[in-house]
Parts: sequence; structure tokens; C-alpha cells
Amino acid sequence: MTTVDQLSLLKENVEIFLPDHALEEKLALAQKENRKLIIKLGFDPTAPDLHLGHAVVLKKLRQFQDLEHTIVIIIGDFTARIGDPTGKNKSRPPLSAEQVQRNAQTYVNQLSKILDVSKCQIRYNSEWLGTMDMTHTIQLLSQVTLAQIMQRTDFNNRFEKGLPISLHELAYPLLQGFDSTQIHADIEMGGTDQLFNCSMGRQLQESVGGPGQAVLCMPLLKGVDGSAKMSKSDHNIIGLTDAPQEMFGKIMSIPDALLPEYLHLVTDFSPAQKQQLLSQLKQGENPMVLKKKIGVNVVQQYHSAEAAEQALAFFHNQFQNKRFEEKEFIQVSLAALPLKSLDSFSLLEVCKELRPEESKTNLRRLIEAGSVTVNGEKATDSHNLLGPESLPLKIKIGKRSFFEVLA
RNA sequence: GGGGAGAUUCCAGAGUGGCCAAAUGGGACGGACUGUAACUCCGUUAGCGUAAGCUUUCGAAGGUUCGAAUCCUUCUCUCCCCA
Repeated sequence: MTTVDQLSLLKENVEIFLPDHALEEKLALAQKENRKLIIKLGFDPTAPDLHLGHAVVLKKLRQFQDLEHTIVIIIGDFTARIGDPTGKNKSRPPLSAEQVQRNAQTYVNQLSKILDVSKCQIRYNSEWLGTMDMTHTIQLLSQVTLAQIMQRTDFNNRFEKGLPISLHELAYPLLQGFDSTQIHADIEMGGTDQLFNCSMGRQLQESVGGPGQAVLCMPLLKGVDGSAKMSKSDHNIIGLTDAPQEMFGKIMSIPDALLPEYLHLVTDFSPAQKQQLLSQLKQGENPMVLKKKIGVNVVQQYHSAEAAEQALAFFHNQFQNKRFEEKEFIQVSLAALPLKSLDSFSLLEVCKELRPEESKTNLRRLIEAGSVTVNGEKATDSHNLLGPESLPLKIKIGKRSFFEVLA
């Protein structure tokens, strides 16, 4: 691959380069010094579920990795105990050491869906932050002024709104930046919301006399509900470990307006293919067609081509033809349900056993609202008594729960 | 350190002694519709109960009262102003 090709590949989708020609400069530097670049990606192992939003950044890292640059994953086990204030209007609760450890492991497993983890360096920032003494800490804090820290929009917003900001949160960006000095990062990657934290790393590296890292920020993927950012706390994520059908279904539920963005950021179509699909859409093609293509492509990446086909077929049957095939029902044997009496039981009791996480009151409401069908017919009487003679029973609760109760 | 304001159901935010399981908006869920799990419209939104009704809930603990989210005391937390 020529240098020019590499550059255009690596630049695709990147939203912010700091400084402007950072990437060109770093690549030239690597060539001159005849070495590979050190690319840093930090993770705060709080919520261990990676989603397509993270994947945007990870896919970019994969490109670097394929060009044999070194990826250093920083597990922010120390900083997680502080809680990254990014995008939050509330302080995050600190985590226990064991939780952090468990989350970190889950993280690395999920990273392997996109990166070749065996070729990544994985470092824990407690390695250097955990042993830092007060003198050193204060010296680090002296590098940055309050005005600089307060430029961060989330601190600023919280301050303006009169929300609490603890001092330890103000230190977070410095600690993250300090990580960069420890691993001599050439480039730090992140979402655009990480720009501030990443640029802090650059500043700190320069303050100890080294070259500052370049910062590349990827756009933030919007959530399936169309909101600004995919994030676990907003319950609008598509998880990398979601089951194929669920992953596909969630893609189908995104607002049409988000299609171009998803096409660019989450699929692995070539730029030419993307262009072609977009122009088809512009020429008035039904957005659903493109949405399905995106869905298939995504499921393929994280599962398999077969799984993607199955998810598509499932979607066709279930939601478009409203036809339900045997295999789509979760089969449960009557004897396995802890009912009081197997001879006579109410619809409500069965539903409660099938969906134990729902309260009976709520299930009763669902039945009365006509959300439950038995053998294809709406059942609105929650006290309707059933017995073994009525088996098998196909019970559908809401849009996405399908059960078949067998003898 | 001194003074003031505040903590309400998933979130935001009304409610200042009974009509409050608590307005309204958002979210979520459900229904109808549809090309879609999009949009729009409608409904539901503490738990238990066939039902009447009962139980728990308004930062925490006590107290006043026939009766408290609402009044009093102490505590915890937050914000603002002054130093």
C-alpha cells in the first residue's frame, strides 16, 4: 500500500485531527525513524459493555494495526475508581477494585471481536498512578490551570447549572494525560468527546520535554433512538455481544435520517460501495432496503454470514409477514414451570412464569391492553383458566416475547 | 467559618395538612397504523389481590396530628452568597 493510500484509508471518517496535519506528521516521523507508531486507546472499565459506538474507534485502530503500528490499550483501572466525568451531569460512583478487574477482563474479550488482542499491549494505569506519591501528584497538578480545566464543556455546564463537581473529577483529565507520558504515545484515539482529555496528554508530554501526541477523534455514533450519543445509560446501544436477531432488529429501529451516518461508521463496505448505496437512497429507494443491508453487514461482522441471513429471515417473518414459525418460539415444558397446580392455571400465572422479571400488576395491564395473544388470538381476560388439555399453547407477550408451552 | 435555598415516583418538575400512588413533560412499555422495532395517533407507567380493598413510596431517623410529601426536631447530602 502506498503512503498516499494509507493516508486516505486512515483519514476516512476521522472527525478531528489535532493538530491539523497530525497524522501526516506522525506517519512521516515513523518513516524517518524507521519504526512503527504507538497508538493509545484508553478505556474506563466501568460499564463493561462495548457497543457500536466504541466500534467506530476500534475499527480505526484495527486499520492502524493492520499496518503494523502498535496499539496500546490502557485499562483505566485506577482512573475508573475516580469516574470519568465526560458527558455526565452527575458524578459517577467509584468502583471497587474487584469490579474493575472483572470488567477489564470482559472488555478485553470484547475488544478481540475487532482487534487482534494478541498483538496489542495492554497496560493498567494503576501501574504508575497507584504508586504515585503526593509530591509527584501535586507537581502533576501544577501543570494545568483551573481556567484550562473549566474549558471542558461538561465541567462548564455543570458549573453553570449549579451541579456539584468534586475536585477529584477535575484531576481526571490530567491522570489520563499522564498515561500518555508513560507509554510515549504518538497518537491517542478516542471519540470527539475525548478531545479535551486527549489534548491534555499532548500538553503534559510537551511539558516534560517530549513531542506531544497527535489526537485523532472519531465521530460519536448516534444512539438507536436518534439521540446525540450511543451510551449505555441512555439505553440506546447496540452491543457488540448482542444476539444476531437483536442486533439486526435494533438496526431496523433506527430513524431513517441516521442511515448515512450508520452506513459510514458501522459497516465495512468500501467507500465506493457506500457511495453507490447512498446515491440509490437519494434516487428514492425505500430506506428500509438500505437499512436491511446495513443490518446484514453489521451482523456479519460480529457474528457470521449465516447468522445475518437468519436474522434477516427472522425479521421478515416476524415483523413484516407477522408469521410465526415453530423455531421462533421459545419452547417451554409445562412441567418446568413452577405453577401451583398443573391441572388448572390462569393465563396470568403462566405469563408470570414466562416473564418472571415483570410484576404481576404489569402483566395484568398488558393482558388487559391486548398485548398478549394465545394461539394467535388476543386474550384480554387474565383470569382465563387453562389446563393441560389446552396444550400446546403459543403465547406471545408484547412484540418480542414468544413462547410455546408444551406438555 | 457565617448566612440563605434545596433533596418528590425512571428523569425533569408541580404539589405546602385530608380530594395524593402524587399534576405536567420526557423516557419506557403496549395498542393501532406502516416499508421498519422509523414517523404519527391512542393507552399504560409502585406492589399484592378475581374484586372490594390492602401494603410500601416523596433524602434518613424520630415527633405532632383522627390524618403528613406537606408541620416540628435531629442527621446526611447538594447549591448559592459572604469570609
